[in-house]
Amino acid sequence: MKKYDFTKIEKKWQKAWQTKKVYEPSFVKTSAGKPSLKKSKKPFYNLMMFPYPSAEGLHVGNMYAFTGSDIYGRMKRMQGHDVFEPIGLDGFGIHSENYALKIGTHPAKQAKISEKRFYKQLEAIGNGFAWNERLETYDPEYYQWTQWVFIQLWKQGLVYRKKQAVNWCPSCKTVLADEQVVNNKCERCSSEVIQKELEQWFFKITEYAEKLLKNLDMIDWSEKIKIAQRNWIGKSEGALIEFPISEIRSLKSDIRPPISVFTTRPDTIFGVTFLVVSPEYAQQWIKSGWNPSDEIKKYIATALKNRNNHDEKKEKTGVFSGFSAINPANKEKIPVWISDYVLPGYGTGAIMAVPAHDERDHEFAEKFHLPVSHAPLVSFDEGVQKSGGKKHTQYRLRDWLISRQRYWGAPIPMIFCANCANNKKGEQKGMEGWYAVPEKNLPVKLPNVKDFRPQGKGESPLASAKSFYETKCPHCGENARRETDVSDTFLDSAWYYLAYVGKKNSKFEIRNSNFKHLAHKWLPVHMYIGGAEHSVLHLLYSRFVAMALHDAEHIDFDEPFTKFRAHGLLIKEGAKMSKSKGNVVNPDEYIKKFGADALRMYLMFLAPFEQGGDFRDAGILGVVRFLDRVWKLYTRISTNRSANNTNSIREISGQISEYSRLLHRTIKKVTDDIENLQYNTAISALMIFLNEMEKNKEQQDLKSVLIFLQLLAPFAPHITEELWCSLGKKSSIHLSEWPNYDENAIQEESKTVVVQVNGKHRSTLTITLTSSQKEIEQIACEDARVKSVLEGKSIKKVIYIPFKVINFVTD
RNA sequence: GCUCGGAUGGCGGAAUGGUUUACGCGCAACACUUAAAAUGUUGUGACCAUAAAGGUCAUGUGGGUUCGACUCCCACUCCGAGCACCA
Repeated sequence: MKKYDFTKIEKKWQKAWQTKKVYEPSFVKTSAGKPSLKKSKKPFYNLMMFPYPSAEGLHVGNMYAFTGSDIYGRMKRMQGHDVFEPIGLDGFGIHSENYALKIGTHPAKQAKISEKRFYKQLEAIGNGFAWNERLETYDPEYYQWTQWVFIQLWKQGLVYRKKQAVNWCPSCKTVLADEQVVNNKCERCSSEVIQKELEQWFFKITEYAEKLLKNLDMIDWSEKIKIAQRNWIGKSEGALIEFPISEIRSLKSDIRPPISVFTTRPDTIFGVTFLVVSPEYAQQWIKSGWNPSDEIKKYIATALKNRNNHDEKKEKTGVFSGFSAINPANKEKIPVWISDYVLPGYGTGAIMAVPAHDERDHEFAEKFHLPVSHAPLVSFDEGVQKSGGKKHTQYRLRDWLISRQRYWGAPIPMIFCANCANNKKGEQKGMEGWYAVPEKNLPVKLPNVKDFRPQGKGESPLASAKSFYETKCPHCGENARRETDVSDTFLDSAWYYLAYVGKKNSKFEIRNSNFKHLAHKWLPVHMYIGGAEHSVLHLLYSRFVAMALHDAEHIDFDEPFTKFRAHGLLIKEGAKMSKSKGNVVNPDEYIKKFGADALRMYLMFLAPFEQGGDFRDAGILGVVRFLDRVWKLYTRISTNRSANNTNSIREISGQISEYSRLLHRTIKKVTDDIENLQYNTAISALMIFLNEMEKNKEQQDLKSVLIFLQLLAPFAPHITEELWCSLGKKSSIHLSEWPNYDENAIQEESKTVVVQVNGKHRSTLTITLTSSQKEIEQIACEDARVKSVLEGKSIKKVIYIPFKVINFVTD
């Protein structure tokens, strides 16, 4: 008997699949011609979130996600779809750069090393990747399109520069988007984030807030991701109300506009007893000439400094501004306070305080002995009307801060011309002197600078590369300066699914008619699988960019991913995997020891895919044994193959054996479970069938073995291919037709009916489908156990659920 | 604090109104072996009991709906994830 040498078999098939282009989407349809996306008849874009090539190599968590996605794609392929399953590397960004810094290599050099390693590992897991279309975000061929996307947004007026307090990571020495700040810590390095006043590039994602929210109802996504996005967008319906300032005091008249507040409760307008402005708001007054007392100045300074100390629950602090405002609804004079419990950047940065109806206002009022008014509520509309306010919808979502003061990213393709700025010229209003790099001049290549370390002065290392930033103005031809910041790495990944479709001969094209034709055919993505950690990062940004490109008529859809499923988190022996704990599972090790098929199956068998799983070394033996038994199956079937060959399953004649019934049930179970990503129970069904095959050796025939192999193929692609081939099949099992089940063959001839007395299980009966309730009642009453329990009792009621349960209720 | 998950044998989990514990791990006994490993077979929720049966109790806790609840409803406890002074 041949030995199950998984290492040899897996390598052999991985190579053969590539040579024979088994996983190129149109392979099935075009017998002679070159595979191409164009020729496919039933496109199915099966996408998995591409990994960033970390230094540690492929994480088992990546493999978990990819295997789950691949299984789905493999079934779809066998069901006759042209499945496109591309892979690439999200290699730009702080993570890769920090690692290069740590080991003292240049990121570009390190990228090449990681790339090689990652592709080798990705090949070893046995996925049906379309290798020809792979991409790396740091490839200039790729990032010129990242820059192109930036320019398209710029052309639509969705890009602007603004000086404001932004999140700054002192360790990474760069700004961060709100979405990258977790518990006030840098998402990457966990350093405490501080606020810094800097001029930065922003994308107007807020302009799409309503659409981003509304479309969620139409897309088929994991509910928890939708909820996370809804919360992040944070829509509130309310009103803007203006409170005139009554006393002038030291506030100059030109900076004495009414204080505008946003409230969701205009119905409480008569209960307002004071106003509160944020320290940032008060700071603006000072900048415009207000000269308050030292106490106030001191409070503002401290509050701004401590803005991010979110430790423990803070007691409210604040200071009286010294002047008052008028409640427009009842003309009452109310004091204006300054407190950091009011946030800048949401609403107007000022609030009307209603201590009777708001806990936070109440706490503040109590602390500073301010009055609490129990004035009656009015209706929402009346409140708006009486206060002279206007209805307003407020979103929590803020614009996407896109610039980064780092080296390893796509340079922002913008040029600043001082001459044009002086002459008030430019491409966009309010952005005088700024020009997008002409599209024909893309890419703006990232120069190979020696010192790529972050500077920490709010500038990218590129600001020291004269040869990079010196350029001519595209408008007037004078000396001009390139933007030296690079874009957030989330821009690289916000459009990559387009790039796979637009790749041809190592170049990308997402603009011409050929691309449009392909995009129309292949997009939006049919199935997208990835981690829930990207709920409000990658997944929200990608949607925004798609909407913007759609509105610019570059693509004909505005939601990039029709269906999205978040997989669960893979943990190790009850704990999160982390480098510091030293419990990170290295897939290479397990593949070497048990084979990729075994590891794939084990990962999927752990628990429901969308729930996540707990990796325990001991458990893998179960699937290892299973695969060994599958291998032995072949030996058995091949030795008496000719004898068995004629003995096919009796599907047509009336008699259906239990064995064949189970086969059909297994086909149904596995098909349904894969469709619902319930891989653990699909595998269990396959195990049950194998157990049965071994018990019924005389019934086991070639046909049922082949069907079994087909059902197993998505999970264990190598061993099934090897056996399929050994059993005389010429073409790949992965291109074979997914088995169908016969609905009639699933029906049982007899059913098990549970007999209960007063809801307690007493006996079971095997009943033929022709039996009537009366007959069943009679048989049940004659059952010895039931009889003894019913002895001396009178039956009050009988509940019969056809072919499921019969329940006798007694007094 | 708010939102969303979750709690079932020694362990991962299965079952979504009708036989709780599928499948797998682990464990035990047996077979094979000089022996061990591997493999195979059988058993395996707890308690009581037995010659054989059998009985009672168990799905985080307490209550409810129902002939019948792991499943539906209410309250609570614990664990995990996300958001967090968003007016």
